[in-house]
Amino acid sequence: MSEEPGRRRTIRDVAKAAGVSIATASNALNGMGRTNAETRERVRRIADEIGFRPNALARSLLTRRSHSIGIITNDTYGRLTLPMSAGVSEALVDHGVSAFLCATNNDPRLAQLHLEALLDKQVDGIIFTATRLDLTPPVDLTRLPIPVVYAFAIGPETAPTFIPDDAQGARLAVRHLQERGYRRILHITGQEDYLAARLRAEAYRDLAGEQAEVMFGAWSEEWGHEAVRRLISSGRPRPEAIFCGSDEIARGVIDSLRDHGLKVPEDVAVVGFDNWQVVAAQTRPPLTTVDMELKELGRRAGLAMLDLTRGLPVAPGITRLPCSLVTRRSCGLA
Amino acid sequence: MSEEPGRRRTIRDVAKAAGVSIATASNALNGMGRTNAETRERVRRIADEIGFRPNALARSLLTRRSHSIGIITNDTYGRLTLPMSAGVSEALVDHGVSAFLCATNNDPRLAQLHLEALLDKQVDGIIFTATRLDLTPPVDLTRLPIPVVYAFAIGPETAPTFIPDDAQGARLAVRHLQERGYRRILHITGQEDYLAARLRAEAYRDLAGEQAEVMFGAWSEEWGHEAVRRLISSGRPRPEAIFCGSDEIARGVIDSLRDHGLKVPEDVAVVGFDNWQVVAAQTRPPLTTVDMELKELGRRAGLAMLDLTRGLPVAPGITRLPCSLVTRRSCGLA
DNA sequence: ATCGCTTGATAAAAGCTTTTAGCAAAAAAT
DNA sequence: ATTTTTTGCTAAAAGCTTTTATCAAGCGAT
Repeated sequence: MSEEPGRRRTIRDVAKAAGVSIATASNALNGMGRTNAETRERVRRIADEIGFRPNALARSLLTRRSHSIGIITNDTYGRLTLPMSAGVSEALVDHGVSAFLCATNNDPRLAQLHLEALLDKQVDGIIFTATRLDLTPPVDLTRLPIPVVYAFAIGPETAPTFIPDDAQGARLAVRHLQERGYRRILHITGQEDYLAARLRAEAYRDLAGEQAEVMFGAWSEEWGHEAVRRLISSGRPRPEAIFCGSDEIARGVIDSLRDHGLKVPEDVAVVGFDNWQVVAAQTRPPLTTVDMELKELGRRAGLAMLDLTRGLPVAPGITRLPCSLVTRRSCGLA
Repeated sequence: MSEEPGRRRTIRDVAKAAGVSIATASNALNGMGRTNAETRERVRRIADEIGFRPNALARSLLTRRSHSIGIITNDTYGRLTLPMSAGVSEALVDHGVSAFLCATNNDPRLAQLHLEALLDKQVDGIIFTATRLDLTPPVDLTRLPIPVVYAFAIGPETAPTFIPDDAQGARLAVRHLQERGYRRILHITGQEDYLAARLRAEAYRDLAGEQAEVMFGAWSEEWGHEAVRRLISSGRPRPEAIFCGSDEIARGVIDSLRDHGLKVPEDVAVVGFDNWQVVAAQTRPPLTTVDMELKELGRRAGLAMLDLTRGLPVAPGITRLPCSLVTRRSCGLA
């Protein structure tokens, strides 16, 4: 009864088993053309029985849509990329679209290699993702015959770009502190040449008023220690709260405050940025922090890509997606 | 001169421009059949000039090799998966093979969806990856018509499986401590129902002798604190060194030791496991720890997959890849 | 002059699907 | 009873490449 069990069933097999032509089989399965309801059912039942699944390669060759896209990232570490990729996949998988993940490590040769492989495979589009907003792709993506979407990276003005709303996130943090009565708020953050650092600092300055003070440094725990050390030794009046540019910095700050005999949040409240679980949940006390909603960001980028590949219009330029605040105990929540 | 600039050049275009048949063009480009050296050069030059790149879909349809594989992971967080994926890609990209990344979040429905999409796209193989060794895939991978390789997850005996050599890694850590003169060594690790925890503990017991003592708990910083607290309050003689089952635990241990007025490494030396940069480099003092070489592990899995898709023999069963020790200051290195 | 061999090239098939154009029969309209 | 429309189905083309089988021409050997 069964022939070579290794071979995948093709539409020919379905057609033969149903006693119809290939065209009819195809029509019946796809609901196209004019097909007798009875025939349609029979074909579908048989296709199901013999386990027929259409060969996506053959289909793509004809329809010019491969139902696959490429994600190019400079990240090999994963903290940002994987949640975003998961979001992208989530948006796409229900439409049968899969994503190639290309980790370039920011190496132009590698990036070029990946890009060529993607184009050869006729991907429907490319999503570029980075570990910092103001990073240019290691390979030119502006002259491609397919749409390009930027996620957590700023592309050319004509390309749809999705980034977290850093300013809004910063305001969320500062307002939260202010609403709880903290007045003199300090901002300790990372390198000033990072766009995200500048955006957050600016938003902070707008709300913190006269006493605003920003300490730029590194994106590390160590900088958190160092900043607190400087603060204490400066002899200036102690701030009531500190808004940190990352959870790592916040962790350094909290640890250092404790070392100096200051209690969080009783003496100084602290807010972080990233909601990086392993860090935020393990500080003592656990850290109130801003979540950039990376998975949702990836999902939005995925949906935009979906529209683009269908020829639907997608707004070009930057879309800033709202951050959320995750409250834990470092600002005095019960 | 140029026709519709949007269209990708096909081999027809090459053939026409070179004044030869499609078959000759193909032969010339692939170095097959009998071709005049002169013709071959001309065809190649022209193909280069008009920017011809073969359509991988069409080629795959015929050759039955799609030059793409799927990576199925349960991780949406990335710490383990992304380094491994990067390793896989690295092994494959030079051979024109790309990898679909499917984050299943351990959800069977999602996994099934991803798997079907992969099979429809005729991937040449699948690599299954998990966040813990003893995790079974959320979807049956044993009856697939394509090879399956397991990386950081234990598959059926017939499948090539690559995992870190946890026992060897643990021995590396314990020996390092012993060589530096530390005798009474304690082991604080994660949940006992994790295979990795048991393997490491067993290797530790073999070397630590009479005084071996294992404290199983959670894979968290908090457990590190708790364990030290118990240790101190038990009033037993203090160990000279502590070998921790993860960097997070080590971090908790180090912080807690400091809180109790004990200096690392002067009073107690500490070794971690994972070499998770953000944690290990930021402990005070920086942490000596075992690196599982995840990228290399991914690379090996990728190479195995490459061989399998070429029909070359690949040893089935478990291959344990060596861990390395990264020495920092928590064991008294200058 | 005929035969056999080598060389260089080509037509056509195959891989699997979707879609267009068209055909025959049944149904409806004149 | 004849013409038109509708219905249900099919042959064939198209998408792009690789490969098999074939062909024509050139050349040395008989």
